[in-house]
Amino acid sequence: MLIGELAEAVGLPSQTIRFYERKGLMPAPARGGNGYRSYDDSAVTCVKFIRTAQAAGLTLVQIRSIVDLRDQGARPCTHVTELIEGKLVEVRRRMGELAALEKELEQLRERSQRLDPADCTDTDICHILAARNYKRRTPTNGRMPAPRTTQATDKHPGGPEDD
Amino acid sequence: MLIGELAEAVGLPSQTIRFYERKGLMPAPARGGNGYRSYDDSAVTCVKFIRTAQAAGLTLVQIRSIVDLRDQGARPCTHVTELIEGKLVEVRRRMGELAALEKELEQLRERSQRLDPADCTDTDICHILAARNYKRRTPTNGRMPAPRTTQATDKHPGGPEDD
DNA sequence: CTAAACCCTGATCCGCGCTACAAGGTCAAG
DNA sequence: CTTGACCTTGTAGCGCGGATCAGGGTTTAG
Repeated sequence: MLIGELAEAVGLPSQTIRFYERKGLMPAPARGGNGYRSYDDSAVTCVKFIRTAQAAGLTLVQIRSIVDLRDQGARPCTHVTELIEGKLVEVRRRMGELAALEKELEQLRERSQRLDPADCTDTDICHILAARNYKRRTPTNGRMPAPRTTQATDKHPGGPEDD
Repeated sequence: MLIGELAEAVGLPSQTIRFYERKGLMPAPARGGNGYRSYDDSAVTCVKFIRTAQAAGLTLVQIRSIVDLRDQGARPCTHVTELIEGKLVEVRRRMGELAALEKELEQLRERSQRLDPADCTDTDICHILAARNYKRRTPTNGRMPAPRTTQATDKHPGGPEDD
């Protein structure tokens, strides 16, 4: 089976198969006399495994950790279960963040209906989003300001932020 | 007001201010005789606006579209409202995706409790994630893979490009 | 013989929002 | 004068999952 045939069998571009191979997600396949990759049926299973794991929200690095365990002869079940549970926690956290953002957007939408565009001054840029109650908060991105050697920034004017 | 003072006033690193300027989010400030940036109070408002808009989930490109309208002398209210409503739709869509992923993860977790690790064969990589009901679907990543219905060809016969 | 459709490797690019580094100029304190 | 904190510019890197290109080789059909 050539790479294009495998690609067609799983519905992905050939280059993605090569990409997975480079990333260590797929074993290096046999090669024909012309240097072409030659796959057997297990390659289809392998790609499908990768896509299923991706559909479960796992990153390629995490998926690689699974296949690496397999390659070492271990049964990755315990590790997979941990990954799944961790992902579940992550998904729920994100849903919470998005729910909060949804509320804020609903308030902004309501506010935009309440406010008169004629009152929107240049100094505000736009009064719908005007920063009257400015809170320094990450936009659902979960990003730390990072400990800097130069202190320059360690005063925040808003409230105390707790993530 | 020097850039470090502005940075401290809004609780961001100076570099971020310069970054916003490069991205066209902030107007180029006046310069002192030594070439130092010199800000007035409106710069504080401007940065706070940016952060508020970010907190509403807007991207920097979208925020720039707002300030560009302002620079052209227009009132961006209508555009802002559209952005907010679009973001609301997006957030809800993502929440739906995450809810579906949550269900799937719960099923996988349950399945992992049901299955005996001893049955996990090499051919499956791991039977918890074994791709029996393989569906080609984006891993709820919020990333649209571009409507490529072309299957698996390396070269694809140039489609219509926009942008 | 030529063109098209495959295949190969390696490198570079994308969006996102910064962050960090390099290599210098400026300014106030000691 | 020296030190150190500030300022300037430009450039490169991060993580993610590929996409795209450059520059070739191989195979098949006409």
